[in-house]
Amino acid sequence: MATISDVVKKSGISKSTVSRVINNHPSVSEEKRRKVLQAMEELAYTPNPTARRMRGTLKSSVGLIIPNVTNPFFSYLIHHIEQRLSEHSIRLIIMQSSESREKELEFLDLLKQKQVDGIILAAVENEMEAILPYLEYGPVMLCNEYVQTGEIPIVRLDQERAAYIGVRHLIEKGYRRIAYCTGGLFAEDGKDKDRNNGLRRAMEEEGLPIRPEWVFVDQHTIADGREVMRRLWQMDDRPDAIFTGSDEVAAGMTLSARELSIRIPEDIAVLGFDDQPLAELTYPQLTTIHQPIDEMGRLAADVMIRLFTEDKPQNMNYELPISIVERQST
Amino acid sequence: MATISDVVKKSGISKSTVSRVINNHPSVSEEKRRKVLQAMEELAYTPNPTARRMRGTLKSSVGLIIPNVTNPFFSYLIHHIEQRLSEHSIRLIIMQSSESREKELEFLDLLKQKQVDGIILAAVENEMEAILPYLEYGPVMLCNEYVQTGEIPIVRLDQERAAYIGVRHLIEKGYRRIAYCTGGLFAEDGKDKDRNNGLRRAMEEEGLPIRPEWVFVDQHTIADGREVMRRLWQMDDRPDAIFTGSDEVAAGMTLSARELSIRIPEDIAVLGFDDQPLAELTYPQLTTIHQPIDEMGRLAADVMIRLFTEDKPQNMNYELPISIVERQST
DNA sequence: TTGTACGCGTTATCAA
DNA sequence: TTGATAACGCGTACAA
Repeated sequence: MATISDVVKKSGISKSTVSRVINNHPSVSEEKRRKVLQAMEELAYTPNPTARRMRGTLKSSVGLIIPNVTNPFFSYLIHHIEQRLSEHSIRLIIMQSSESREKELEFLDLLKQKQVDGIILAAVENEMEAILPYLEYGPVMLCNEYVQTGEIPIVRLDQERAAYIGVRHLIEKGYRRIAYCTGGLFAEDGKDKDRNNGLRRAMEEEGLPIRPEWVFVDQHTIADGREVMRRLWQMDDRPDAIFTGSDEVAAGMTLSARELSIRIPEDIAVLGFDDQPLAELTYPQLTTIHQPIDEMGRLAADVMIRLFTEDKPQNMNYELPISIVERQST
Repeated sequence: MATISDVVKKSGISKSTVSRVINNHPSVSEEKRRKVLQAMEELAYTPNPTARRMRGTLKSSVGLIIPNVTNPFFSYLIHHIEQRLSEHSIRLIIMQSSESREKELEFLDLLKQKQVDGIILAAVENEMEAILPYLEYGPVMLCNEYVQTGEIPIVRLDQERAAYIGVRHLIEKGYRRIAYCTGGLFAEDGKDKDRNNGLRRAMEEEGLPIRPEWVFVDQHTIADGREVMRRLWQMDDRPDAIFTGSDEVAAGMTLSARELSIRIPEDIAVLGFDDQPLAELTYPQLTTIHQPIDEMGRLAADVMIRLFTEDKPQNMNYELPISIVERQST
C-alpha cells in the first residue's frame, strides 16, 4: 500500500500540501492540487485509516449491542442499520451481550479504547448510572430501549400505544377474558413497562380486570409459548384470548394448540407482536403488532451519524408509529 | 485513558522496559516488573489498540461477508462465529454484499487497508482470479462456499451428500415423480452444483428421469415458493414430490398449498433444506435437511484464528456431515 | 500559499 | 537487564 510519503516523492510536493489536498483544504494552488491528485491516482493511494484514527480524526465504525443475532427482530434491525451506515462507509460491529451485564460493559469499553466510534444500545442490562460515564468517550444512543435520562438520544417505537391498540383490537372482537404474556416483567418500572401500561389503560377503560394467574412474565422462545399454552389448558377457569410479547411465543402457542386440539381463535385467540416473517407461516396465521423495524434502523443510523458531528443533538427522543396486522388468530 | 507514558512517569521506569512488561518479555527483573504492574494497575492502563495496530502487531477483527443478515441461515452463522471469536477478544464485522460483485470487492479492500485482519467469505460472487490477489494482504477463507483453489482454506458442509440423502429419502418413501427447486442454477458448474450432482446421482441410481419442466432455478424466498406451487398446479402432468433448496421456499409452498386446498404430503410431498426454526412452524411441519451451522461457525472461527499465526494451514478442506430430519411434509 | 517539525501510542533495534 | 531512539502514517501548529 502506498503512503503519503510515496505521494510526496512522486509529486515532489511537501507532505503538508499533499495532506491538504487529501482533506480538501481550500488554500492550495490549482497547479499543485492537480499534480498531487495525479500522483495519488497513479499510486492508487488511499489514506491509512489506522493512522487517521490515531490522529483522532476519522469515524469509521459503530458498535451495535444486541441480546442475540438469531432473534429475527434484531437481525432485521442489523440489516437496516448496516445498510444505512454502509452508505456512509461506516462499518457495523456486532456485539451479542447475551443479556449479560459484564459483556455489555466490556463492549462499552471498546468506545473508551477508541475501537469503535459510537455505540447503539439495542439492549440494556445495566443501570443507567453505569452507562452514563461512557458518554465522555463518544456518542452512545438507545434504540428500541427506553430509559429517559435527558443525556442519551433515544430512537424507539411507541410501545405503550402498541399494547393499547392490541388490547383494543381484542376487546372490539368481543374477547373480554384477556391473558397477558410478556418478555419482560409485570412491574411498575421494569422491562416492558410501557407495554404493561398500555395494557392497563385499555383494560381499565373497559373495566376489565387483569387476573394475576393469567399473567406470564419472562417468556421469549417458541418453547416458552408451547409451555404457556399447556399451563393455560390445565386451568379450570380459562381466558378467551392471550396477548403475547412476541410472534415466537405466539407461534409456540399455535404448536401446542395443535397438539392439544385447541382451536385458534375459536377456543382462544392469540395476538402476536413484531410481525416477523414467521407470523404468516403458522397455522393459523398470526394477527400481530407490526413494528417498523426498517424505519427504526435507518433512523438510528442517521442519528448516530449526526452525533459524530454535532455536540448536542437537537432532538433527544424519536418515536415511531406502530400498527396492527389482522390475520387469522384473533 | 492512561498511556504508556503515564506508566513511565508513575513508575519511574523507562518506556522500553514498561513495554516489555506489557508484552511479557522474559528479560525484566522481578523488582521492576512488580513496580510497573503496580503503576499499570493504579492507572487502570490498557494498551491502545489503534497504536498497536499501526505498529503492525495486533489482530483484533474479522470481516464476514454474507449475502444478507435477515436470512436465518446466515444470522445463525453469524451467531456461532461471533461467539467463538469473542472468546478470543476478536470483533466480527458484518458485511452484507447483497450479492453484488462490487460490494464484495469493496469489502475485500478493507483487508488491504488493514481495517480488518482477516476475511471469512460466506458468499462469493466474483471469480477466484479476482479474489486470490487479496491473499497477499491477509488471511481469506471460504465458509459454506466451495471453490477449490488449493490456496484458500474451506470450511463447508457436504452438499452433494445432503442432496443425495434427501432424494434417497423421497424415493424410499415411494415418491418417484420428483421435482427440484434450487436457489442456484441447474448447470454443471454453477452455484449449488454439488447439490445438483447429489440429486443426479440418486435419481440415476434408480433410473428416474429429471424432467426439465420440473426444475426451478434461482428460487429463494417465501414468495418464490408460493409461486412455484401455483405453477406446479397449473400443469397437466404433476410431480408427487418436490425437493426444495431452502425451508423458506418450502414454507411458501405450504402457504399456497393451503390456499389451493392441496394436501401435503398426500397430493405432493415437500422436502425442505436447512432445518431452520420455521421448519416446525409450518403446517404441516417440514421434513428437511439439517445443516450443523453451529459447528460450521465455530470451526470457521477456529480456522481463521489459526490462520493468524500459521503461515500455511495443514488442512485446507474441512467438511462437516449433514443429516435429515423427518417431520410431516414427506 | 507553502513547508518544517512535532506528536499521536506503540514496539523494535541497538548500544550500553 | 536496561534505556535512548527511531519508526509506523497521518495531520497540524507554526513559521516563512
